[in-house]
Amino acid sequence: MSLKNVNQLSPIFKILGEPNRLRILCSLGLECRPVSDIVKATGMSQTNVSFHLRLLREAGLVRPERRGPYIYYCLPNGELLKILDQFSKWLDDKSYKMDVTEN
Amino acid sequence: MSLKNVNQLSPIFKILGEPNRLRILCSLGLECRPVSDIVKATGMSQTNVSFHLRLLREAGLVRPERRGPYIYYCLPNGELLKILDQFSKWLDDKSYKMDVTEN
DNA sequence: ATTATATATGAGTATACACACATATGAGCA
DNA sequence: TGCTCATATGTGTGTATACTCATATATAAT
Repeated sequence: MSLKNVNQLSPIFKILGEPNRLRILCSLGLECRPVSDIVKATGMSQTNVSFHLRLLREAGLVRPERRGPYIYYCLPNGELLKILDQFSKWLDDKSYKMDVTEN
Repeated sequence: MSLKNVNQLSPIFKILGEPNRLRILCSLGLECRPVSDIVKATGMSQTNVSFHLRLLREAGLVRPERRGPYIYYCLPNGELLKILDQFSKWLDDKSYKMDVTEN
């Protein structure tokens, strides 16, 4: 873990650190969905979804694709979901261990 | 990836999204180090290091351990570093692919 | 061309957050 | 006890950021 990695990773983590953005990613899963679907799925305002989609897009975490009047968004590949899942498992495991020890 | 995971993951990502915090974690690596070492290694002010250490501590990403006048900080285990490394590799791979395609 | 629908963008605002400065706590030693 | 060193905490401040409202753009249909 060098400085290069820090500069590479921290902007991505900053993006993922916003709950609504993470929810958007989760609502996509492996499918491509139009913005209106995301709005419905998350209950966020259309404006706010668009706002966060832009950041996700600029970070390369999501890819837009025009289909007629709709713009479908998708994850570039399934790897991110796998990594998130692994992270989540690590957290479960960690908190389990933390209960046993102290802090 | 459910809502539970989002609520669990996003605070952690928020913590990791701050470059200085990530640098602190990297400067620790697998070793335990006193705060003064971290200050030297990162070039940050003592106050600022303490500020970020508190957040890392409260998030369970770092564990304090008093040794005489010093307080040593360590990662709870090596897993986090592995995951960060994997994340970093994924990013390298992704940006490589993105150059080949478009966006 | 006009209208409707889908999405994006700009401006304004309130809140969160990183940081610095000053000071407090707590351990070890004279 | 008093002093020094290591670390933590409280307060203030500037800046970033999430959100809303109003409006712009782009596509499709009549």
